[in-house]
Amino acid sequence: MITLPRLRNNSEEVIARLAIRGLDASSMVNEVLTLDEKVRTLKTELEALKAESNANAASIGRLMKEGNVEEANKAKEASAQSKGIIKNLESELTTLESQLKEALVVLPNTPDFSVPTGKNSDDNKIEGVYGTMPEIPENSLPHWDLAKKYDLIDFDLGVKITGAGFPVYKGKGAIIQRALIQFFLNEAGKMGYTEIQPPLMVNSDSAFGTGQLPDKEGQMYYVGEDDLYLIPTAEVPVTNIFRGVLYKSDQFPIKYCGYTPCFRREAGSYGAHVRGLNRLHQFDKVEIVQLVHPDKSYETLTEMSEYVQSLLKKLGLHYRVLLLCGGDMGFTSAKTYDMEVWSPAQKMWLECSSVSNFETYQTHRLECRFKDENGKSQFPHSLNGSALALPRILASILETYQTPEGIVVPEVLRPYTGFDIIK
RNA sequence: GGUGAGGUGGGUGAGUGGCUGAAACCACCAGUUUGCUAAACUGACGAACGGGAAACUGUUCCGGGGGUUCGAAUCCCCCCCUCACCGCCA
Repeated sequence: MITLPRLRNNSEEVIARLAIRGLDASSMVNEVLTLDEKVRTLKTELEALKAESNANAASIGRLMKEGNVEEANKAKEASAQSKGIIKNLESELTTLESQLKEALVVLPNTPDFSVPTGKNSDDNKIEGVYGTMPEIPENSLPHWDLAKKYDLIDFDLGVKITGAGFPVYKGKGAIIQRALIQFFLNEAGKMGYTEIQPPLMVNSDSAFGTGQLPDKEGQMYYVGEDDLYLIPTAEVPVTNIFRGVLYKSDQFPIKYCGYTPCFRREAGSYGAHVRGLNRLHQFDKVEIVQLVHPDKSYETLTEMSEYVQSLLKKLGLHYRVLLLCGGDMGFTSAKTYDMEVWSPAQKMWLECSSVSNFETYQTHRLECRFKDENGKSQFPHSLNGSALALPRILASILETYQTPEGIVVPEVLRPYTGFDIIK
């Protein structure tokens, strides 16, 4: 959530930044400011009344103690009168405050000024293309055919057991999944990330804290009986570790990583572009999360983006880095880099990581603060990134490393797989 | 699912209607002393929101919501959560 003091003091800047998303927020911002003004006026009025009534109640106590019952009873009558007025003002205030919150919560995060203006993915900026375009033979197969040929993934079986988008990994297919997870976790560990195994279901407070609610309600699987959501990413449970905590500035940076399955309803996506491993309802991902001092967050964003790229390099995959334009960024992000891996058989780029700086947007919702050097409490900045999402990486590996003899396992994975070729 | 106990400040924990935003202890912070460290002593020490140029000041908060009362951490009702034991169980 955007903080109120910021909206009061820098509303022009907030509007200018939101314009980067292609959003004209001026009327939304004005609504917030109008409501805020009303809330404050009413609050002042109400508090004065309450102060008076509190003082009165205290004096009744004194009079009773002194045995001055007559005076006390007079004061009681006066008190009873103001009670009704206070009650009315209070309910008015509650209404205004919830209106204010509703108006505030629908404002997305403000993009950093370095984010390109734009409406959709066409306006993203290509920051760089790395590795070499793999040359694969004419008769090369897309990953879903390779998965079938070598019996690595059974999509039909997943349909039988659960439904479309829930593949079954088998044999070496399962092992290479496990190898990737372990490789990613070990690499993150080397970089100082503490490994977390979080719950795979979260309550609505957590879903709100990271911004999945109310924005992406329909994208999460919901267990109504217990009022819990299946996590769409480890970001949700891991970032919620910070919820309601007051840190000290010398504790930063806090670095967590975690592997989890992720569950996404992906309502409304059908067709060829969701074929094979391209888009699933359940998939595996290793996530990295950091909580840092506000002065450091953009430095950290670069560091995290470079770390994610180092994984792609070690796997020997061809990839590119995009700086997302305002319109293509997530609701809660201030700046996002996407990494896309090349799928040589499909001849298309597949998003496999998204690294974002949320600035104070999440920490404000999470009520996560820290005491700065002057003892003032401030919101730290939170960041996260996929490092990495498995399915599209696997798709790219299968297609990139296919040979007439079989699929060659990238060298860095061999210690984890125990085999170097899939035949 | 059953029974019982309990949810108070960073932590432990006292507090059954006004003198309690809250004892005491611990931790943290500042200072004094000591050659350093440790120890001892002294002091400060919850948060959010509002008013004020500031000094300062007001309101709210003792799991959440509602009620009783002039006045609630304290009494009543509902809900949530935690713990223990039992039941079931990977």
